[in-house]
Amino acid sequence: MEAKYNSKAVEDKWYAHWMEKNYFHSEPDEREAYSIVIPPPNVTGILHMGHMLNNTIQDILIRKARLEGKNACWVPGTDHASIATEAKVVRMLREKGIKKSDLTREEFLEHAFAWKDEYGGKILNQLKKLGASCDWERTAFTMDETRSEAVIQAFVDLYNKGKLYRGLRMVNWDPEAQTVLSNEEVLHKEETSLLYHVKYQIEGVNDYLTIATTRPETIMGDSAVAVHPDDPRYTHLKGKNVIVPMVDRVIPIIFDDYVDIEFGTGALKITPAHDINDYEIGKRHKLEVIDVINDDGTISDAAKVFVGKDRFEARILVKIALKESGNLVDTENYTHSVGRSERTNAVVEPKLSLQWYVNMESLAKPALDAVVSDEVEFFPKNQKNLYKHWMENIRDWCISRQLWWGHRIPAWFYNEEVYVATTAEEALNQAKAKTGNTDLTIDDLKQDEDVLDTWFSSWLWPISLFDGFKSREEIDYYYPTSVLVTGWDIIFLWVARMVMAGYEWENKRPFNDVYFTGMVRDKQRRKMSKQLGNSPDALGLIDQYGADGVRFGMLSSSPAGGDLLFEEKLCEQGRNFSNKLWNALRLIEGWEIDKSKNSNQIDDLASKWFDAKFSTVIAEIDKNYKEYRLSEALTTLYSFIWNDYCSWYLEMIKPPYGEGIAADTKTQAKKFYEKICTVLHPFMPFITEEMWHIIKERNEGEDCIMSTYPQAKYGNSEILSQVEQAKDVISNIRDIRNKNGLKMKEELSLFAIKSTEMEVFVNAEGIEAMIVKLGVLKDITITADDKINGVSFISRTEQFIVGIEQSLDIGAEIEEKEKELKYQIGFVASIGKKLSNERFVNNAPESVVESERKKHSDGTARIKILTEEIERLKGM
RNA sequence: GGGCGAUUAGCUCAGUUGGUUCAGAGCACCUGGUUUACACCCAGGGGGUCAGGAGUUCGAAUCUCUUAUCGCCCACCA
Repeated sequence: MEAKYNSKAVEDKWYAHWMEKNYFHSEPDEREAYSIVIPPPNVTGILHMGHMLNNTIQDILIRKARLEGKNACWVPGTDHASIATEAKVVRMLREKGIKKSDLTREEFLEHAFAWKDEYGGKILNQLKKLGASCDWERTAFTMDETRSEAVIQAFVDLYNKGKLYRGLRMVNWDPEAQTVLSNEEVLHKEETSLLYHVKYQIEGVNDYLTIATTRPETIMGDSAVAVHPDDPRYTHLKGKNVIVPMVDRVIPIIFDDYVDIEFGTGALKITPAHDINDYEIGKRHKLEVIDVINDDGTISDAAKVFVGKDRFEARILVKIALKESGNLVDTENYTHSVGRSERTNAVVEPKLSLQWYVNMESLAKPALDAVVSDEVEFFPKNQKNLYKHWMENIRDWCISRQLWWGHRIPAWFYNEEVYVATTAEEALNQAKAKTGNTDLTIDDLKQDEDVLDTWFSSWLWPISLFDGFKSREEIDYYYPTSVLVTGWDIIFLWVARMVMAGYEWENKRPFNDVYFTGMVRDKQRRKMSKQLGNSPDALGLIDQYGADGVRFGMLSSSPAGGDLLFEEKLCEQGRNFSNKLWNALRLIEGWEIDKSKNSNQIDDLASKWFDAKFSTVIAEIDKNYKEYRLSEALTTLYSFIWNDYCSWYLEMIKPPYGEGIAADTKTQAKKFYEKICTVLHPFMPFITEEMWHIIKERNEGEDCIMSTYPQAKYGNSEILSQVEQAKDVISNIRDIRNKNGLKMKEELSLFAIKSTEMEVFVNAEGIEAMIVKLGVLKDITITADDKINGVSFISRTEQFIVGIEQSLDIGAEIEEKEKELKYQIGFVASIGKKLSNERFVNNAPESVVESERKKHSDGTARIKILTEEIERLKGM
């Protein structure tokens, strides 16, 4: 075996082996199902740290379930990511000199599919490097046939139930992608821009009314100027008009209590086409809607001036024009919230538009109840509030998008009538029935040009992956899925909607639990991004530290819901751990068996102790799993393996230099290690598989990935307690050596001060030998003689003295013991006070009182020992 | 503007229904150690008025109130 573990040499080998054995594939059977659906990454995406974290967690859970003998099924797939992918394709085409507007829908889609075929799904292959044990035979795509059918079915079903409608409303328009966006796709951020004070001449009077606006380029679309009805400054303007600068249009002054008297001059320009509030006011006052901005963000013909200029260029041009005409009073810096498109970062334009909406209110009710009652349980819990708040204030979901890459809306128009159906033929039949015209052909119908919001396919994911709209077999077995692992940032976009879809179509929750991961950030808490260059190359990390090392790094510091501040150092720790594991294996494997030997007292004691300890650790890890405290489970395991197994157990049973080991002892050590491999496997699948194969005396065809996860059982608490004290004694001896500059190899004598407890402890099977071995002692003498030249220490309530040759610094020793004594006296006094307090004794649980009594008597015993020890030292 | 959450060692975080006069890890730091698995290591060590204040309680990092700082979400203020 190599001295250093080489991850590169083994990882690909085992992944291929698992694939070959088809371990990841699952079909319904009589076992309990454990299913997870992957949050589908963008089809053109590449693996980044967020994916690594998220998918490592899913893999851990699925592997654990598999080891427990469940039917584990993790379904992978990708999302067509309508707007994001279309934007990428458009950019790619532009670089080739092709404009989207020059292409037909069919031509564009051809390009898009070609792009998808070339770049799509790369990310899934990258997940394999990470060790993801997905059922690749089930790999799905949100636009594949089954998923597309589900989308159409869902749309038609909602329409037939009256939960879907077309409406003319103010929407969020992305002028760059030239599509409408849902509220959830608009990100609001504080930005500083200018607030322009512009004066409008009052018609027929040589006087002006000054308004404040952040959007002077919409002045051409003004339909009125509004003031508050109770504003004394403007009561005289009732019935008057003002003249819009630049275009000289006459518009009324209206009175509406929406206006805030305090703000600016108390006068507000009303542009119903470009502001949601202005639109509402416009409706109340029956104002004209003048749309001065085109879909691409340029100024429209209706504006009459600056036609064709981009809206931001126009803003500057308007400013200049207003300045020249003397209408610009002044400008000031102004910080306000600006909405930008999540995907293109373009400033969103409010726009009046006819779109398809899902009526959410009826869908929200069961979905809200499910989470409030923990039928769908959130980890961590605090995300419930966020969810609840959103659900209680839910608004209708705009689902149509003016894009080509996506599911085309199954709605056909004929004579102003809309026919919603799963196929054009059905729509035609509907149209024939409705109009009575049996001569209609498909060509007479015109299908809606728009596609559906990406999330309209995503919200069906847990259902559509198991073909819930067509076949019952799989969905009845795998649904509800066991857990969803995703980031909290898409709780509304995705999680909430999946819950709604689950109840709408399956009448059941889509998943039992939701584990929200945090965001992966860098050490300065910045989001990982390409621009900042702070996003490590995921595959490079795997190459450098091994997939196991990286998985360790991702997990060792990522509590559910909390952000993960990623540093490479974490992966380094993972790699070091791999190395530690590897070397422990080398040690065991390297032991020569000495046939003349049987396991000795220490070996037997060590085995019993370690077995007991293992049980408590498994129980603890199980508990951590149940609460999705994976990071803690891993930390527990790490420290158990490193400290208890390597530093203590192996040292206990290690044969003296040059000697062989008893066959039983070696076998036992290997059995423990084999079990460790299984328990650690979900976290570090590759190295555990490799080591398991080296150490396990196995039947042909067995693998760690399919081994049996151990059950927690009760450990022998007496042995546990004895060995823990022995460890304490050994640590004390080492400490004294260290402080007194004694060599580690030098054998010392240990004196144990005679008492009944001491005799029981030291004479317990194997204890003395163990202390002698690990403490590197000549011997242990139980004695009543207290005139020994040495340094004393107390373990629990027993006193020991480490005999040393050189003379002691008695003054320093006394000082230390006195300090310790003072502390113990205070300690005992404080507990004594507590115990003499009736309210404590009466109110505190019996177990607490009992443990306080024990502490009190132990403390008293230590005081006695210390007092005598100080006397003894003084007498030396 | 409304809501939620955080504040514990130099750094990142645990601390699970309130129960020690040792508040735990990892990293970092300090001391000593290497022919006998591992320097990607071993044996030890220092370091914290649990953000400040007040309260409830026999007992508070943990519960309540308050102040401060930070973070996040939601919302149509020009």
